[in-house]
Amino acid sequence: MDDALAFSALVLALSGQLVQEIHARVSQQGFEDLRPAHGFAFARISLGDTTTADLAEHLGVTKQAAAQLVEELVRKGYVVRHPHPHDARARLLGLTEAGWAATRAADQAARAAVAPWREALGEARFSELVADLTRLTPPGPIRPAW
Amino acid sequence: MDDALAFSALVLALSGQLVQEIHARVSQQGFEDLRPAHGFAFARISLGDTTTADLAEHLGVTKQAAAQLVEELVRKGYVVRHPHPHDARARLLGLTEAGWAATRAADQAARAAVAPWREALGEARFSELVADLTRLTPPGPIRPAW
DNA sequence: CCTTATGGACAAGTAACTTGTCCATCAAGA
DNA sequence: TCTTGATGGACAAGTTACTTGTCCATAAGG
Repeated sequence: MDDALAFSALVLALSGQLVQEIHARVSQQGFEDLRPAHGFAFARISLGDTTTADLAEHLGVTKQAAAQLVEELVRKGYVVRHPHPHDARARLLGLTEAGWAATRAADQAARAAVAPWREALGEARFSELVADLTRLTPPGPIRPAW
Repeated sequence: MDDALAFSALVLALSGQLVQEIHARVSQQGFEDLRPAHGFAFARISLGDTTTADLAEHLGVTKQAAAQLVEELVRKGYVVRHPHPHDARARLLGLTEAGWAATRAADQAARAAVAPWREALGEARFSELVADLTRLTPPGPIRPAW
């Protein structure tokens, strides 16, 4: 039928609203100088062993763009650059305490934003949905929708 | 549990991929000078009775941004501005034949992009999912995710 | 070694918005 | 009917989050 366009538009609207809601909650917790993309940078950096080039690939942007983003996060006190133990060119990225605090705030915000879905669908169907999403959505960069 | 962040990231990744796939198919049909946002402008204009200010609200941007988008679409031959019958300030927007052709191409592309979901979930569960999305996603502007 | 690839810095350009300002026209009340 | 405030739209300039282009120091493989 013609659910196709509706489905696309709804998924797009949903993702926009999730991002916006998470961002709003994080801002409200005092992190007003962070944008949504920063959250996904934190997610990658918090895994450890991350260089600027790794981050660029993860976000699906050029390494110059990632370098600018890192520079901004360093300037704002969320990220630090360490020398790489085995590569004098590279620098390993790490989160400061402020960076970890922002990451925790984003986690909490995401849980709150998704809560209506858990409740409306029930735990079982929600898990099923997450499983379907995992199965049907090929891994790719985490970026603005277009 | 901690599906929350995964769910958000997956929805975001999915919407990005849907948009990108639809855009790729539309481009391949010869509409290389169109961007994803244009499709949602066409969707609104094709309803009829649309001014630039209406379009701005629908897309969630300033009317200046909408005016620039309309100017571009007029220049490329997809949209025409008609005088408004009852308001000498306003202009009604309409699609040219090229505009309608692009709209049809986008519809078809959306169906193709969503097809894997229909098949994987089955018609019944897919409809259920669309219903859930419709119910749980408050209406809002159709825009890039952030 | 010598060649090629890679992480990163520096500089400039660009696309898609924004804010700010202005004007013509409309709608509604005194 | 006049006047006052809101609205559709145009014009101009500023901003942001990227991009492309270039370069250097270091690394890795023959």
